[in-house]
Amino acid sequence: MSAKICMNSSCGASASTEWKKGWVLRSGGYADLCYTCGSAFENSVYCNMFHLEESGWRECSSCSKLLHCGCIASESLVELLDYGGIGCTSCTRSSRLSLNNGIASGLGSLKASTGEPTYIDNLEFDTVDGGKLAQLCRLIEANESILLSQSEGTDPNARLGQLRQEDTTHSIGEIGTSFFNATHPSGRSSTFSNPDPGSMLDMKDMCGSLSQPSLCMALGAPPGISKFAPFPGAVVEGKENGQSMASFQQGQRSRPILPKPSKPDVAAGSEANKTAPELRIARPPADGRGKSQLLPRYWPRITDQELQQLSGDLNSNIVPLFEKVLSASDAGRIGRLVLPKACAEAYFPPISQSEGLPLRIQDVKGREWTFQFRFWPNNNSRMYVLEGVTPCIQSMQLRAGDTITFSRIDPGGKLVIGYRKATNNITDTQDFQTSVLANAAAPIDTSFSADGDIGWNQSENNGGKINGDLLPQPVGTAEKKRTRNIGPKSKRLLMHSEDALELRLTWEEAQDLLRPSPSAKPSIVNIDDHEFEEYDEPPVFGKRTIFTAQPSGDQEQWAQCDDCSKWRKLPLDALLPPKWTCSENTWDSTRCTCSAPEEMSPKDLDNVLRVTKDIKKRRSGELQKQVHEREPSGLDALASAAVLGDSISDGGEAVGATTKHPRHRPGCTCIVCIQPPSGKGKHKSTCMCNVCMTVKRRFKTLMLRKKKRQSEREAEACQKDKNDQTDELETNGTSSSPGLHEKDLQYGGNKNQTQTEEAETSTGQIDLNSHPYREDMQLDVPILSMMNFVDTTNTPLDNYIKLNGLASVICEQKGTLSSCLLSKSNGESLRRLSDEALLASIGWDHENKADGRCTSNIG
DNA sequence: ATCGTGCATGTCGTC
DNA sequence: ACGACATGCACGATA
Repeated sequence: MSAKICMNSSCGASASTEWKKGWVLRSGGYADLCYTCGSAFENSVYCNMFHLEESGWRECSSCSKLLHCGCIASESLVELLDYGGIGCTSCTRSSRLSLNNGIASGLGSLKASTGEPTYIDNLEFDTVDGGKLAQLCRLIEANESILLSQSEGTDPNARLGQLRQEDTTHSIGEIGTSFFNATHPSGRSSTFSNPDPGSMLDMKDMCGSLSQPSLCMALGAPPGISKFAPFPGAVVEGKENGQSMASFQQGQRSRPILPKPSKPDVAAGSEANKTAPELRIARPPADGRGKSQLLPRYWPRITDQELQQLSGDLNSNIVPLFEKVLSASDAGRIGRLVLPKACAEAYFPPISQSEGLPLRIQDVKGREWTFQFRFWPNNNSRMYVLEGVTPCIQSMQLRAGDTITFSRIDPGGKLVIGYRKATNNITDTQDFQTSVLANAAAPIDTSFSADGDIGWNQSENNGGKINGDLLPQPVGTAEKKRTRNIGPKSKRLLMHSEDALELRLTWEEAQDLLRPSPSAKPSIVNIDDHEFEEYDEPPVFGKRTIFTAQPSGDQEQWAQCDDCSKWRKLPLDALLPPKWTCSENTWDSTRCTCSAPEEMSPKDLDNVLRVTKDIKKRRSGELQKQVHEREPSGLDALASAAVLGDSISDGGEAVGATTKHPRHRPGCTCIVCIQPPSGKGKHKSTCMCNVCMTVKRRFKTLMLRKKKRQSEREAEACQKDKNDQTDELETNGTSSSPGLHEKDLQYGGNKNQTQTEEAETSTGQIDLNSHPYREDMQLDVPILSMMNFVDTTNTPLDNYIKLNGLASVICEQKGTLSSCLLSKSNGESLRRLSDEALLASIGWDHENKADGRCTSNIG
């Protein structure tokens, strides 16, 4: 035996490795085509699943019938088996039925359904030991947990329901091996004739297929037989041998799809069964011939109500197949809708050529759209697309985030294409409209032409149209909020500003939940005599609580137990971990268990929650307002906002912020230039993140400190001035003499400072190149006074330096001196303090502030 | 220059 | 690690 290699040299796929994905049967008959590229294989020799006869016919390894794909009259129709093989429909069906019946009845009464011995019968009672069977049961239960719940009550032997679902995933390989070992000796079905070691995975798939028919029956059952139960299963099981089974004769795919329900889906389904029939639940899709499992995110989420309405009004059966949330690409101009691979292979006609098949759509208005269903080779796989969908999507006014749904009506195998507009609330009744997707003009394989699965008789009577009256009009819903129920892979979808705002609020709320990491020990940093806590480790999220105010004015804090959802009162200063339960309520021993009643009455609780919601709404409104206002961006905006706030608080005029930093040079490493903390753009002035809040807080503190110091010095200067005047009057009485008196210098410095800060406040200008601590140095070091003196007396500086032995001081302060001279010459303030640089140095360069260095522009 | 087509690639979810 | 898929991009066709 030799492996078949794809003749397409650029593909080179091996039949042996590609087999499990399923080869494509050429529509005309017999040849195997490369799954990846659709080219013919070079040799037709090797197959580990069945014999390929020289004539091109295949022989069922179970019953030895000659098989082909069913496109022409045949001895027996062929089915592509879900675990990667081929068999005639009769024997594969019987084996599937046996399995299915056994499973659906909890493996307790296997003979009842078929009336004849089955492999499962043998397997269960003769071959397989209890342990293996239990494992099999667990495995199957993963897909059948809900279905089986109904049989649990009536069948005391039903073991599946007693098994925990979390046990279902382990030992799959073992189960598969055991299962095949057990079944293969019987040699009675091609389904189990494969000793291929790779069948372990196949076994898992098979279990999915085993469970599927029950679902199909449920969906296809006539109205009134609980066909709308999310996971009906056993209730309609009895029909499998009758009419419904007949429906599988042609339409049934060998690889029905039933993915493992994701947790939310399962939960939703369970919940729907109990209390919320209108809940939008994910329905395991109808039968299909997928090569892999259909992910729950593609499960149709039509509500019972909608389905009932549709089916009831139309007196038809609708088989929801799958749905997809439109991506930006899907809804874009290109007009290509990327189809989930599994869905395309399960429910759309098989295509072997990349060109694919044309599909015609008829919408509710009677218009017909033509899609091209095709694929591209992609990473040794395929990527399925529907081309030419733009007109259809536009006519339905769909946008990224909306959901497009595919269903099928029977008989006739017509496809139904519908959509839902994305809305705010996932539980809202969403717009739902369905149009009929007529079968393709091109010949469709048995999955579509099948008359068997489920009937939708009235649709045929209606000529494939749906009565528009029963469906809400989607027009005008474009303005609705979107993206709330966007699927898990929606991160690239367009986001509207409202949604961004919502996220923003969420982010702000998240700030409230931030707590220091439990293991983190803060280091105390002293800035301007103020202590700040610095953490090396990032903060963690705590549990969200709400605060209420009593009429007496007392505040209370409430938190909800993660287990029982009851609200418990907490001390005001309590900080809870992200997960918190009643048992951790150390403050109230009477309510430290979930069984303890809630302290708040339901009415009060409702009021409190409503008020909380209102507050959030108001915050949302306010923020939205701010969003509409022109905002400076970046940390400069933040700093400007801080300055602005300062100015406002001083009664000064608000100064518009600049988004540029004209004083920055290329290569500047100041915080403004190098730091977008989020990595994605600069923070806005309204940003409430920890970083910005810290910066703002520190800035405010420093500004207050600065003002306080300033007023103190002014007062001191005034006092000294008075004293000087008094002294001078007492001595010579010549107060105007420009001598070298130190007090004069000091006075001059302070005066300059005052002018500087006035200018600062009035203009909002900030010198980003200034040393944040320069202010203090300028205030305290005589050099500034000296400069004032130099300016005042016109005495050569060098002379003065030599005279006073201040060379060393000059060296150290040379930069400042130059700056002073320059500023003086411009008639501007000497010491225009850079508020931003100040922020930067104190807020962002903690490691440097101790020694007074600044990463900004000093140096 | 624009558009359409086909493929490549990066991201992300799942196994 | 692998596969699915969203999207970017090159290239040819067409206006």
